[in-house]
Amino acid sequence: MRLSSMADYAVVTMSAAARHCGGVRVSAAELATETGLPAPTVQKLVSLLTRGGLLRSVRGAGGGLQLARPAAAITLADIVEAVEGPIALTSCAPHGKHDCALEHSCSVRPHWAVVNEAMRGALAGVPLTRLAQGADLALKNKTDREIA
Amino acid sequence: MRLSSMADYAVVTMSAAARHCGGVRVSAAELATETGLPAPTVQKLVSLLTRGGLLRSVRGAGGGLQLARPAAAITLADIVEAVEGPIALTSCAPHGKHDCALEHSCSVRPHWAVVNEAMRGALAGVPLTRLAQGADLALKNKTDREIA
DNA sequence: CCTTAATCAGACTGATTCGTTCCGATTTCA
DNA sequence: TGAAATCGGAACGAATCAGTCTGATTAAGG
Repeated sequence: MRLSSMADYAVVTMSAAARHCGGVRVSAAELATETGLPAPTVQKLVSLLTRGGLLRSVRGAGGGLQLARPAAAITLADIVEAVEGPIALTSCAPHGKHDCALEHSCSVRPHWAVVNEAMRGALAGVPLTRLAQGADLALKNKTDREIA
Repeated sequence: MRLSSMADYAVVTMSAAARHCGGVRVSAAELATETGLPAPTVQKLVSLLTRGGLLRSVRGAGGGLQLARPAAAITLADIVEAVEGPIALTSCAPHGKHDCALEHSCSVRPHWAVVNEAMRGALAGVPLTRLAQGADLALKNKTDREIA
């Protein structure tokens, strides 16, 4: 019931990338210094996010990253799905895994789909623009003095 | 973003216990045979559920378990909270953990509270009565196997 | 056209948490 | 009083996750 640290960091990274909407290309190292996260971790995150279709990567010297879509079209659900796979509370829902010992007589399985949809809706209701807005407020008030 | 197996099994166990609403006392071993789960696992589950205040345990020979409250007053949120602790996607939300490297300049933290509340609402909207009802339907019809 | 340099992408290692199992303390019935 | 059956907590093993490293790819510069 608690998402992984990688997903949490991914949200922070995407929020930092959204701030560079004007700058066409942003390097992963730059995002690492801004967010304060370890550089290798950010590299792995941008790899997953690019593979998920949220970021567009430009390789080579002077390359970098940019949002594949407008920030308003990216939601929390997209980020979480890109890092942790499909949003499903149980592993039996997606394609009928037979790992469950209850097999066919599972009584609660029909209800998981409803809960999953409600949960995805809650995440999809928060666009990246709102998170970036919060970032601006935080940076405006606190004035980043501790990046270390 | 996917709850633990223990929480999943706890829901199944509670659903099975709700079916014995007429029977005052149900043993953990009986629940294990009904659900098909390992007996020690069910023992640990009932321990957690009793500690969480959802089940009332009666020790001694001929003892057993029974619901501490009516099935209508127990929701998915209660079960998940009893097994996995408070429902929070991030560990920083509840009481300001300082483990996060971002510390106080975290931009997305203010928004997690809203998402957490929405998620808890989605879980709280499913009472145990509906799950027990689904159990009856599943045993009676067993038609809908493919929901995805 | 070649070299250089900077970038992303995938594979490996270590650690933490989760799931499972076992044994002891407690309580009631015969 | 004896004994059986129950819950409760503690220990072991396995799996997943977080973090790190090295290699392949690409664009710019000489």
